This record gives sequence, C-alpha cells and structure tokens, in this order.
Amino acid sequence: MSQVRVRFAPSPTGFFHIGSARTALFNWLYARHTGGVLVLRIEDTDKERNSEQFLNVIYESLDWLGLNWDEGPKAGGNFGPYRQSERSAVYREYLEKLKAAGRTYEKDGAVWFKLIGERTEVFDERRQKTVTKVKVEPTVINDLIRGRVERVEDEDFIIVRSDGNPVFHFVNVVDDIAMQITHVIRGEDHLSNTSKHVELFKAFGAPLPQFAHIPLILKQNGPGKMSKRDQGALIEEYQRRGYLPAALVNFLCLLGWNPGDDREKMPIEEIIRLFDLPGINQSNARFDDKKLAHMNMVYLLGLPADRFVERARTYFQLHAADAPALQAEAAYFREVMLLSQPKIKGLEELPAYTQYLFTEDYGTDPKMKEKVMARGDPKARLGELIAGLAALDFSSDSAIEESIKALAARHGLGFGDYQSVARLAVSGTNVGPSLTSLFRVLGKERVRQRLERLLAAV
RNA sequence: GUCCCCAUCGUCUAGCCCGGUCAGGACACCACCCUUUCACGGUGAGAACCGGGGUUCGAAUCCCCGUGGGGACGCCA
Repeated sequence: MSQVRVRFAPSPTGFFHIGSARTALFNWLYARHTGGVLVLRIEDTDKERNSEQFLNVIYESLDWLGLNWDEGPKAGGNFGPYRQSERSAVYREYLEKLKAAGRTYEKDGAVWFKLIGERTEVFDERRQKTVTKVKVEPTVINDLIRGRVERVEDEDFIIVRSDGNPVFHFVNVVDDIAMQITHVIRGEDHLSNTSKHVELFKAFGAPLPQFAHIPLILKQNGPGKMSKRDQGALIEEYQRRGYLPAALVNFLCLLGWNPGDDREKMPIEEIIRLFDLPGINQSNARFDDKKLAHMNMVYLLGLPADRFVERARTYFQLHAADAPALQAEAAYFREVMLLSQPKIKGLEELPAYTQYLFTEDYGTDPKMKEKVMARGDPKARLGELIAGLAALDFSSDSAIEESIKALAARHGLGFGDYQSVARLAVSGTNVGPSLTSLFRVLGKERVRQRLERLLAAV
C-alpha cells in the first residue's frame, strides 16, 4: 500500500474560520494517523479576491493550532510550487491533454469541458436561460463517510475563464493528480461538485482518489452553515481571547467525530491513534460556544503552574500592555495568577479578576457595598479587625484563618462575620480568591490601608 | 425549481452496520450538598429515538414514503 497523501487547500479570500480549521484538522489527523503526508496547497486562482494578508492569516492560524504540513509553502516538497498562482505551466500542460483528446471547446472566450453523450437544449427556469443537457451515465463516488453516492453531471462547465485563468474545478483536479493525492477530505459542500471532478479525473485517465466528505458546521443561531461573518467563526478571535489552541483542537475533533466512548478531553496523540475516516459522522453539527468555553476551562485547569503563568502574562501583554499587573514583580504576578487559575473560566477574565491586586486605585461595587453595609455591624467589625491586625499571624493562609477566628471568638463571633466586609475592603467586590489568600498576598500593611480606607468612607 | 446529503435530549453525541439495553455520557438549565465570597467539585431532576407505513414474536436499529434540516446548481473556491 502506497503512502497516504492528503491535502488542505484553502483559498486566501477570507479569514480563516472554524470550518476551514476543522477540515485542516481532519486532514492533519488522517495524515498523522496513517503516517502519510499533509500537503498545504494555496488555491489562489481568483486574482480579484486574493490577498497576501489573508494568506498570512492561514499560516498563522494553522501554526497556532499546531497543524504542521509536510509539503507546501515554507515546507517545500517535490510537487511544488504549492501556490496555484505559480502553477500556470502545469495547467497549460494538462489543458493541452484535454484539447488533444477532444474534450474541450471555446465559447464566449472561455474554455469549456465537454461531456460525452447525446445533447438537448432545454430552458432552465431558475437561471432563466437555455442550457445544453448531455445524456451521460451517472457518476458514482464511493465516499468513505457517506458510502455510495450517485449523481448525474449533465452540463458542460467552464475550466478556463475568458481572461485565461483556470477555474477551481480544473486546477483542483489537476493538482490532485499532479501532487498524487490519495485521499480528498473536504467539506460536504463539495459533494455535489465531486461529479465534475470525477469526470475530469476520467478524462485525464487518472485514478480516482478516495473521497471523504465531512459534515458541515452550522451556525449557532439561525439557519445555515457557519460562515466567516458569523459570531465566533474566526480562529483569530479565539487566539486573541486567550483560548488554548489544544482546547479548541480537542473541541473541533469532537464536532463530527468521537473516540467511540465517553471520553472528551483527550491528548492529541490519543486522538491521532484512534482517528479514522469511517468514524466521522454523517450529519452536520451545530457550533456551541458554551461547550467550547467549558473545554477551554478544563484545559486551563489542567495547565501546569509555569505554563499557566506564562499564558497569563502573554494575555496581559496582548490586551493590557499598560496594566499595572505587568509592572508587578514576577513572583507576585505569579502568585496572583495561580490564585486565579482554579477560579476562572477563561484567560480573558484575568484583568478584571485580578485588577485590585495590582493597584490601590480599584473601584468598589456599589451594590455589593450596600448589601454588606446593610447587614450586622460592619463598621464595628472593621474596627475590630484593624485593632487586632498587628496581632494576626500572616505567615500562611491557615495561620491567617486561625488568627482571624481567634479574633472573632474574642468578640463572640465567627470568621464569617468578618469575611464579607473585609473582602469588600480589600477587593471592592464579592468575587475572588479566598480571603485568607488575599490577605497573605497583599501583606499586612496594604490590608491595613484598605481596611482603614473603607472605614473612613462609611 | 432540479439534484445530492442528513435526521437520538435545547446543543455535541453513544447505541444503528450484526433488531431484544430502565436509550448512556457531556455542555447548558434547575435543585441540593460542599464552602470563608465567587468558582471548581459532588449528588439529583427535567429533557430525545421527526411522522406514517412495511418486514419481524420483537424496530432507535432494516426497507419505503412523507416531513424537516443542510448543501450544490458562478467566467467564487
């Protein structure tokens, strides 16, 4: 059995979105699973829409997701060039083959591919024009995911535009032949096109690759497939929001594929081991950002301390470069981040979640303040805390807890009686790490200042 | 409109191929527990075989027809 060769063939005409990412991912998984080769081919035959900027988005997104390619731009290979805009010579050569075989003709300045069979003129209501139908045998494709699919391709189609540029169907097939692609793994939106492609393969006398049409990702709200304009569709958005690429990849794997049991969070090596084309679902999947967010949290929770701190710092640098957090000592920054790691769902919560730990200029949640001040005698508690502060043992979380409990006991109270007002004083809010951790991290002096400031304000 | 694909909780899905399970898990939602706030976590609840025929002792599972969803029908890819 010869080596598997698959390709991911994006067109740099838009941003890189979730659907493209999953197609790339499934090709990558299959290549890695079989020990085959992943080819990256840039389909930039449409000069009007092509752009270097979009091309870089593709490279960066694949890179971020960890989907490396074995052949293609930047990687090289024996079947290049890998940008279709640089392959005109190849297309000319293949076009000559079709011409020599009598399978083309010119009309309106464009080159058409000629089907073989009896021809009749019919009026097409939808397109409001007369078209030529050709009586041909149905094209059969044995799709690895869908099984046997039969479709009749009964109209000639353009393969070279009047401006001389070849179109998608033609270059796609020519390159799959020239690059010796063995498996075509692509979105189901191409299933109907496949009959055109099969006709071309046959006209070239080339062996058919195996086809595997994967289900589409539907937009979360409203009808239809996800497009680059939809909310949450772009890969770069997740990159920007500090999502872990491993979490996104894991999530994407589970959209249309599963290991056959209940496992969800899985190391990529395990996914590669189990992944196979026939295991892919046949039905479309709706995108669910809540589940993605959950997967991201699970990965965040599982990150080793150093890696989490590193990610956190990168996030701050990207989004809050002027944040006091980045001015803080590395050890302090680390401590605050590790306090936050088990509490947050995404890195994007970090700046707001930790802001009061890096500045004295933090706001107070008015609703929270009202609530806390309305219950018990918070001013008295504040006074007691300040008076007893010098005697509190700040050496560890448990020491702080014990000494506050002791202080509370002297007044016939419990820890809880001091908690909410103390938290309000040191953080201005009611969400955050445990109070003892906040005390310890802030240190006695800053805690004193904050307690006194609140007492003075009420 | 024509052609192609698909159909299990709100969502992602297991089970289907090789008919016999209280139709399982996860996200979301709700309740309770844990708790020093907020989360995490734990327990529990509610929640699905699209409809109709057929085959069969027996159908989520096999077949047919509806219906619904999706896609394609460009000198876009």
